[in-house]
Amino acid sequence: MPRKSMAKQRREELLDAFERCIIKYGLEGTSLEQVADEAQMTRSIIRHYIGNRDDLVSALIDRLIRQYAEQLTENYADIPPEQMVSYAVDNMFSQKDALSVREKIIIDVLMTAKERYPDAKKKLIQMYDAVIQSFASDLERQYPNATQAQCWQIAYAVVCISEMNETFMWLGMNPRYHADARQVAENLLASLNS
Amino acid sequence: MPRKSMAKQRREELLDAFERCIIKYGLEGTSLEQVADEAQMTRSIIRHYIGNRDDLVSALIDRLIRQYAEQLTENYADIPPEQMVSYAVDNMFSQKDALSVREKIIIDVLMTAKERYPDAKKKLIQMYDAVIQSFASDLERQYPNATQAQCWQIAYAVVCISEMNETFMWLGMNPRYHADARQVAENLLASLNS
DNA sequence: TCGAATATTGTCAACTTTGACAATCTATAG
DNA sequence: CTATAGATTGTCAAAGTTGACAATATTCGA
Repeated sequence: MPRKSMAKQRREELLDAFERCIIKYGLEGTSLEQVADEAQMTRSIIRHYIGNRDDLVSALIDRLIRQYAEQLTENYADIPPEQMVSYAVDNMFSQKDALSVREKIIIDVLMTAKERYPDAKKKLIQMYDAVIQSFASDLERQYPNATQAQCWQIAYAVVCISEMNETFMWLGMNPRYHADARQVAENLLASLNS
Repeated sequence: MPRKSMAKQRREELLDAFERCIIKYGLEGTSLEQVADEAQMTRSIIRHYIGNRDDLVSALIDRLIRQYAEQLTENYADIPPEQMVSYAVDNMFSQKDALSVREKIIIDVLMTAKERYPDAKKKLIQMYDAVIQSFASDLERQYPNATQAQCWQIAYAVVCISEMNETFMWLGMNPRYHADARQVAENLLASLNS
């Protein structure tokens, strides 16, 4: 007899709105009222479905980490092992859609906010460790001649290039750098053959 | 007959305090009162020596960009041309002092805040362009066999590795990655010889 | 000593943000 | 139709933040 729950959808919409607000006004610069406006709801809706300010930030962090983890595991599920590396590189250097870029920037925001959100700090470290480890394992599989140490080195470097490049592109730097970044990354991988 | 001006010193102290607050509370999460407390002054002092909130942020941005520019030009002045590359690499992968790290993180904060501070955005792009161009020129000089395009590619990639690595180290990721990053960067430079 | 420029402190009203709670509305199963 | 769980809206007081300005204190040179 109860009315059907809107909780899931409302929470998603609110977190989406929150992310857009963070880009516009900053993490601490965003008021609950602004989030509500952005989502075309009232502030009390936030209170009802999520809670107070801390709850909102926690929910955002959890969703963000979860999305990244899913992106890492689910998308890879159907890829044959020998194509994993090229698939990963494609993923790292594709021109991202607006939503993915926004997520990446929110990640950057959270990184610089590690003092205030030690929970986010821990989860971000875990996430990036997992990304690097996963990529390094792919490299080991694809380049049996290379040492494990070499694969980890290259994996870390390529992730650094990819992440910083994405931030630079978002900032508005010369787009020709994008091809440079990818080219160097692929050269680094090729160097594992010898 | 006037009293001697404290303006220069006060402004520096206030901006230092502002930077520390940004790390603790975030760019928009920092109140003028907190900055004043951190600097052990009163809020009216900020008003007197710098102005309102916007003035404070502008002053911070200007000083940050200026400091980076000076670090780039002045330090290089006494370096003989053939040592510029190794000096630059040392600089990029040295374990930074706390103050330099803080500046780098504030830069990250400003990057993610580009929508609110288009002025900062423009200056950051210029700054990074200058850094990459300068490094690429050093590479061209040191590696005459390499093409210009190769030098720019490598310069951009090494800057990406260095910047992202610094952020990762600050975040608290495994310190052993630091050596990996530097090693890959130096291998990339060495590849310009062939 | 005195005057002038500057430092420093204090106070005020307007505005914003937040948390809490009350009250009303509405869809759905029985 | 009706009861009920949940959706949605509204209102308040408390606390925090800011901009503006008044007022006082201090130093330096003449």
